[in-house]
Amino acid sequence: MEVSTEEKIIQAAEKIFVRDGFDGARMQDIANEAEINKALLHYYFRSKEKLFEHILQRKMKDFIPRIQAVLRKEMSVMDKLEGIVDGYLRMLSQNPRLPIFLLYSTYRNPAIMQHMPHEIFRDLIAFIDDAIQKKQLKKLDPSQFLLSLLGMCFFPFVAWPVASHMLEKSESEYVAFLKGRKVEIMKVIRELAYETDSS
Amino acid sequence: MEVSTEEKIIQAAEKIFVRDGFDGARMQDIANEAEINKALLHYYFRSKEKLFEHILQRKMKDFIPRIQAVLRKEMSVMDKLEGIVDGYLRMLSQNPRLPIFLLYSTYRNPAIMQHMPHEIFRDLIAFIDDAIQKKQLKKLDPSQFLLSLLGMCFFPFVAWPVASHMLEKSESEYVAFLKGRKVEIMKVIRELAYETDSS
DNA sequence: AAATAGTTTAACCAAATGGTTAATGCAAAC
DNA sequence: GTTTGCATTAACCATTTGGTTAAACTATTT
Repeated sequence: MEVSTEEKIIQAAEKIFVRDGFDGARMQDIANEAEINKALLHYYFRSKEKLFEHILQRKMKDFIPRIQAVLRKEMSVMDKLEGIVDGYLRMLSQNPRLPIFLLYSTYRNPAIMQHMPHEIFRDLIAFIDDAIQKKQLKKLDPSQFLLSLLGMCFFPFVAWPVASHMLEKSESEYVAFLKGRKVEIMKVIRELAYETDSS
Repeated sequence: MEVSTEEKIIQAAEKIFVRDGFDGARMQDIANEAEINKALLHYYFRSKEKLFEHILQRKMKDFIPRIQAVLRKEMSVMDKLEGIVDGYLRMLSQNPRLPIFLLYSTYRNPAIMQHMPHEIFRDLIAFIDDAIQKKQLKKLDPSQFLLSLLGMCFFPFVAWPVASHMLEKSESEYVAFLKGRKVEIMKVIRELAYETDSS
């Protein structure tokens, strides 16, 4: 299982950039992590900016979507919503630091969003809109509802250090707390449906 | 209206640190912003770390609380919840970049949370718990509900550049969108109450 | 007015950092 | 086996950056 130098660089850069951010990351640290000479970083990716942008695009692209699959399945509205929530929570549990990294990076340099496809949310909003039209969800603004949904999923991860401290939970307690997150989010969402869809 | 040098430094440091983060901020930029010599920064605050910590503590402390006031007032549960949501949304509208700065800073250095009082959420959770006991709110985990509430308020601000882009809204459209946020959050929260408390 | 003590500045410094370069290694092509 | 061209490295460079220092300024005290 030989790994190409380029791949080693990408792996290392992902780790260091996500951990330290663009300003905090050191090219030497990335080189060390990849176990290569620093000059190689510039050989494969011209500059720190270029390398960062590459990593950011990559991370951003496989972060947002992956829900489309759930939408296409033959399921009730509530099951689809549960699928979306579950999908996000799983991804977040595996990459707890990723969302704050992505969000902060776009704050520091909003221009990078320009290169991102901006239709990703359309399906999601169309699905919500459709559910409302069919009176399966109460009358809400679809975009607003989507942000509420995402906020409930993402916020406990984005605010990890603050939230765990304020809730007076240890690291492991907070992890356990997050495990119960799906059920609690779904309790809220079920209240927004016309029929209670109990299993 | 003479402003002390120390105050000028604090003002400038707040602006630069919130804009650029700890790693991105330059001491020279802060000095320029304060219109003073760079050495003065070290005269008043020993190091960049010290100055940063001072700013961070300050910002953090007047960010989280301010809700206690609402809790003490003689109001219905729903009105209190609306007061909390309204309080946060107002603050966020005036300081849209502050939450991502605070959250990211704690991620980069979780140790800074140790110096924060960690009882702030207690009143909030006690209030929610009480409302549930009195059957005014549906049966939910109070901590989980609090994070959902905060997530709905904070997330659209924390995720500003991503969200506005994904929702295909211009800057001004997104600002307008955020103005409608309170109503939408309250629609969700009202569904979590036993009696509909229409005015 | 001279001494004192706090404040402010210009000039300076050492370390760190992104980036370059010239030489070397190395495998495939000839 | 030697040439060719990419991959890799050690050494180096210019700039930036947080931080220091010694001198100058300012106002109050004596």
